[in-house]
Amino acid sequence: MTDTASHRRPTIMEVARLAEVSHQTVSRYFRAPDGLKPATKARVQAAVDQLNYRPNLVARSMRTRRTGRLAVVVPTLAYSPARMLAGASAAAHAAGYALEVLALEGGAEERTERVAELADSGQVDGIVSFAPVLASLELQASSGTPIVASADFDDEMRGIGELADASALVDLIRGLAERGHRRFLHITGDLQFASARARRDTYLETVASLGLESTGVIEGDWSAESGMAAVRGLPEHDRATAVMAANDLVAAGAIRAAMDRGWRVPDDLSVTGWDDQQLGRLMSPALTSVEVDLEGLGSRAMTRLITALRGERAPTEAQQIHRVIWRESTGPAPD
Amino acid sequence: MTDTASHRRPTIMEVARLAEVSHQTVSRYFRAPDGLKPATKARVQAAVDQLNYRPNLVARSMRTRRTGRLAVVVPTLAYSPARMLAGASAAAHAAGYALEVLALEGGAEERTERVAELADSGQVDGIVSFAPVLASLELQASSGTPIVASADFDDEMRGIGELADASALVDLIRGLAERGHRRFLHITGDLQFASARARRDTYLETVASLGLESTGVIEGDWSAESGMAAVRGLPEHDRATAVMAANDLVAAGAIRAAMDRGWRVPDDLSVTGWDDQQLGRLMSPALTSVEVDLEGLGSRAMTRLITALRGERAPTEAQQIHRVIWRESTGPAPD
DNA sequence: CTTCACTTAGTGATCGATCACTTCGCTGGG
DNA sequence: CCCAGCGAAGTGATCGATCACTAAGTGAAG
Repeated sequence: MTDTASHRRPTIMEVARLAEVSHQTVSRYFRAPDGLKPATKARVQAAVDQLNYRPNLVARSMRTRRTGRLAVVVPTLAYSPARMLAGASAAAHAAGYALEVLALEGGAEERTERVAELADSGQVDGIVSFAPVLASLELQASSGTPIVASADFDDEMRGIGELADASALVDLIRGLAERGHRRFLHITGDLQFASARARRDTYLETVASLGLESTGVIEGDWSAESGMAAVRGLPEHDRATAVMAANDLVAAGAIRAAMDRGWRVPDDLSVTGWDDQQLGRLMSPALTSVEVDLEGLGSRAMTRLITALRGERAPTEAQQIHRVIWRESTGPAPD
Repeated sequence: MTDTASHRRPTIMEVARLAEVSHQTVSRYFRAPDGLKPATKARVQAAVDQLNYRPNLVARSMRTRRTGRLAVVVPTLAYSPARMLAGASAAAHAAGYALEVLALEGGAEERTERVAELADSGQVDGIVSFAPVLASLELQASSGTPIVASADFDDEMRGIGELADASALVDLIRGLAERGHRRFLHITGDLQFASARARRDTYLETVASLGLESTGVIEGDWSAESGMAAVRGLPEHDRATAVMAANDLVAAGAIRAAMDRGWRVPDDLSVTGWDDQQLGRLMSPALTSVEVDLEGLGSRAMTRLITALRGERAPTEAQQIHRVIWRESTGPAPD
């Protein structure tokens, strides 16, 4: 608290004056300290400590045209899976970047516009978008700022792209068929979402290709209520023996409604979810679900950006991000 | 794509040259367009459009010493409740700021150091920290950057401060007492967490002050397993009739274990959780829990920062952020 | 003793905007 | 007819760092 006089932060010039060196020497002290004579270094060191000087990163960015910061864009923080950000954050950190998370509300056009602004603002070196942006933007180096649009999410943070890969549904159906099930029912998520559509389509294709029977596809909206409504509307007899719900919440609603009707799960009806939420495994019956590797997803998107920044071209190897976890809500088909 | 020659972004000078005005006029065009003659404005407009010019925000920040960006610091993204960030984001957005979310790993000292760096870097105008930083830092205007440390979380993103307010536990116990319960049990969270300690302490005080009986406090770790273990270890007779778990996961584990022992919930045993997770209300029995207003928490912290930035002094009115939601896992005490 | 290479430190330009101040051009009153 | 008054636009300095060059010092080789 010796610097009562100046309220402002010290600059490189003031440090230089105090250390009796040139400002360039102070700059060198921070960027390549090994090039200084020990005696000079010590003088600068002392001055820096005395003034509690820290370089102004904005000024540095301006000169170097680099910021050391990356941005992640997510549609809205209300839905954003923290686990995915965690993966992205770790990858960025490992590469020496600070990570900025930006939540952009609004639709694809609006978001694209704001991502473009961010890219052109010079405030970040690169951007990963987990929200879809219009394709024209990606790789468009108008500003030179690389943008990796990991089109894994549509507007409401539901999966498209990698996340919309519904192939785990094939495993689910196959597994149920092995347990004797022949008649299936699918309760969808909100069909505005690519992932909901992908699951529905995969469901229909798989049931058909395995020679099984679909007793129907009921449109839901990701909510527990939609799952309950779907099961309440089922006929008492000649119904499906296995219900594939679009996510855990829908599945939980379906189970609840089934129990309300006096049906036992899984004895009378098998139910599957999707997302593998923590509480799902503790329900009675514990929920059979699909685990999603969100960390891996975030990490890979960030790695793609970083390799792009380095001018390398990354091999885009597909990876398994879904895994079926069988629990108590599925069992052998009733006779 | 007319500017094939220059790879770099256009500057204000190039726009000025094209529009045949001075660079200052272009600057005015962006900062106070009303002060320009319509004819001049149109010329600048045309030049800006043609070059697809956008101001370099780094350069602007450097001159104005303002960035229009705020930072939120969270301990690690793995735990961070998105809902709280959503509240903070909305408040910042409403005040015209862009929000940056920074996940800082490491303990309090390390984090304090990095927050200080961020504050001094000039890259943000203010910081809200949901991670505890050493108290010396808050309000310390070494760099003039206001820092609001919302000490609502300890290192692992569990509540302290506002969030650690465990008074909802009083409501829970009172409600159970009204339903005839006299003998209670508490399964704690990991006691390294301030919120876990607060709930334990509140539990003990309340039980005592209401003249009820605590049959014990079992140390857990927020996990379902710890809830299961606690209930497995209970005696068959003369046990508590109500179990207060530190969170929903522990409660779910406790219920599961109770059912394994043939105890009915809530007929033989009432169980309460905390957090009001989505799936909790769908379990059988649906979980009685405590809803936490994370959006409000985030929003208020951000509002505090913004009023600080404006040089005002905000009244710090306490607000209710917890609310008990009674569901099926609690009922009248058995005879 | 000179030369040369090499290390270390200094000088001034530069990044791209805004700010403070000056100048220009028009209008209307005395 | 002149000049004060005012709005619009221009000029040059500035923010705080780094970069490109230049200059000076050092030590070994010829």
